[in-house]
Amino acid sequence: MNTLTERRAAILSLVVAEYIRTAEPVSSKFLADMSELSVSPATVRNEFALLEANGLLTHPHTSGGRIPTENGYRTYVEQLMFEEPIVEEERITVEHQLHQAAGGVDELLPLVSTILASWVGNVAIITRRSEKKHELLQVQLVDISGDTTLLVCVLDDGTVKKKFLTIYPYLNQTLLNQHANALNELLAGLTSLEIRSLAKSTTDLELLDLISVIADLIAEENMSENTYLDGIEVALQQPEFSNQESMLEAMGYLSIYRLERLINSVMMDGRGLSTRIVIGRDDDESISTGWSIVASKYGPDTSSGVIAVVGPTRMAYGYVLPRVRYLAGLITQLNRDLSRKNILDGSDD
Amino acid sequence: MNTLTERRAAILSLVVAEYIRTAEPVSSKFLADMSELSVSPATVRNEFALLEANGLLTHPHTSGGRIPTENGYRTYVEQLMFEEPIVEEERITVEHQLHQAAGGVDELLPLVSTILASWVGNVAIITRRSEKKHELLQVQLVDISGDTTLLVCVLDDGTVKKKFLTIYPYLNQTLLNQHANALNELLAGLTSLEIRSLAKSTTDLELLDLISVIADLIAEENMSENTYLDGIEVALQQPEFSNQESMLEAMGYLSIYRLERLINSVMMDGRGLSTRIVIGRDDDESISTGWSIVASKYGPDTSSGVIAVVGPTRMAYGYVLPRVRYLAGLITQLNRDLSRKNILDGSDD
DNA sequence: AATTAGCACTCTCACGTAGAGAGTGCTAAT
DNA sequence: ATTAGCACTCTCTACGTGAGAGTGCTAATT
Repeated sequence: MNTLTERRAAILSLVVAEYIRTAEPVSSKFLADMSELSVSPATVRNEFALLEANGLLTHPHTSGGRIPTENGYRTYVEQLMFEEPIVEEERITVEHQLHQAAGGVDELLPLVSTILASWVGNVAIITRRSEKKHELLQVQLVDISGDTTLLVCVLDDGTVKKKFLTIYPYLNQTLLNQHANALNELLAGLTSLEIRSLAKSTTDLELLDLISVIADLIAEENMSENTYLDGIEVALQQPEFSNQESMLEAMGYLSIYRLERLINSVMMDGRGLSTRIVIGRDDDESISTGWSIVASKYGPDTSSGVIAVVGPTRMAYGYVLPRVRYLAGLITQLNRDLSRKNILDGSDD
Repeated sequence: MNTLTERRAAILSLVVAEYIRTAEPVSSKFLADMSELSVSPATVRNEFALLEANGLLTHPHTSGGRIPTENGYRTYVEQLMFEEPIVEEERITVEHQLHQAAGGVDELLPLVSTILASWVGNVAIITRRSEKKHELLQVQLVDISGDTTLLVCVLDDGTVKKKFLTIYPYLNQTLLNQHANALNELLAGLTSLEIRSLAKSTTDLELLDLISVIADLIAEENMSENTYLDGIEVALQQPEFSNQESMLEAMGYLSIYRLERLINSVMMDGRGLSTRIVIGRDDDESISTGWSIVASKYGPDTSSGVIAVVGPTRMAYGYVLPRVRYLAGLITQLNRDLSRKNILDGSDD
């Protein structure tokens, strides 16, 4: 196995960058003509051959120029890539957009995903795990009809969860209010874990069922309800999806349910990295050949999740990565601001 | 202008049905070979020529068989079409699916749209207008953080609406509960219209702002929140969308926001018909050439809306129409059942 | 008068061929 | 170590060709 000399690295880097830009295989002549390398096409070809022997480049057919292999992309990302810094204009865009929406995270995250998707021209997805850590603020029981009661839970991040119940014997609204008051006194300010443990030691048999239901409801990861996806249309304009087959396949692949599981498993696999780039079918079996993910965790623990970009392996990693990281930091900051308010609460203003 | 003789009508009908089935132009020889018409291809060709002169058929190129024009489809639908009856198996499917989900309409309608889409292989969409008629069951005010309060309204169909508020001066949860109780006594059981008129005559200045906000919130048509769409993927498999361009164009056209406005305007334009089929760019400007809609109103007034199928003009109208009508009736029935429960309320069980 | 056989005509589609263009790998010269 | 030179491969396009399908028209038939 040959070493990656400086020139070889430069050539690899140029091939990857150019292929990402144009989606066309890169020829030796093209690279030789670029001012940065003052060598002839033949020399470039020799280097091509070595890079190909190392499994970093390949060519789809004999006379078509080179394209990176998945390993080529990985080497590029790990060692060679230039990260395109975020410009002032982009920061301003974000500020403007986010100042439009007041309120909880669940109104901000869709905006962020839309911004990211429009920046990178690929699918952007944000998952949120409000599980366990979130406190219950208030419970409400509402009589909908003779045998249907609606349970409404408001959490401290402003999300509302509801569930239809059938309660026997029938309780009218006055009785329901009494129950709700009792529940609120018992449970307000607790997390689902705390509620569950409280359920074990509770003596009030009448409320026991309800308490368990509430604990479950709060803990419940409503698949895709806390996940925001955008950019499918723009992603499908990539030349990778130029026929009906590949496009339909991509649409299937880009379903919110799949992606949600996918990026959660990518980030939560215990490596502890805050940012990951997964290119093609790496060691992770859940990612398909030809697809890449740039993902970053955001925090803090009280309201954490993953923000990610999903697209073909021919992705502008140097452009995507800083933006994913930037928005992850931004969401973290927003969350911190929100919970700080909660802490200061009555003492301020 | 020639009259539409019986044979001519039969030929038109066969061409439309066959083209819908295969998406291939239909030739004179094909029709002549069918047992139903015992005539030669030449005769069929003569009839073709007349139908074409009447603007009911056309041919994409000289030697490619005939396809229906938009007017051809319209004549077919209005006069000739055979409506494929719903079979027992389909009824059973619906029952099974709907028995899975208990609870409000907002859990049933997505299921219905999925069923319809899978039946017809096109986009199915259901809109719901819960506006005005719906009663407020309960209001809740929850202190989220120092300067943010969450307003939660539960309506009599089990839907929950929420809105972040900033209330000055700051009210703690105890005070908020008092306000909420006052509001509930005032507003429970009222519609948004009634609340709005009450707001005008109210003397309690402190609650006045809140009452208006609640009226607005209930009346608010949360675009696409009450609209359920399914079947985009299966619709895009139609041969009409066999290249990237047409597919992306179709995806843009099939956005939930556009379709929502589209089918509402199609049904609510005052013709009073409970079911409409709009084929191509008819007199209605909002529909694109090449697209058709089969739409039906459902009721009753308390929770009405439109269920529709959207797809290319080459649509199996005879199959789609009865199914749209059937499901519209079904939803109406479900709504009636739900509101009957509400009326009987405590008196039963 | 309606229908049909016959036939020339048109258009699409699949296929093969040819040539241009692009890019490579290898060898020999620098 | 680099490069010029050159034969080779592969793609892409254009072109031509022939088969096949379907039509429109005319004249014959019923």
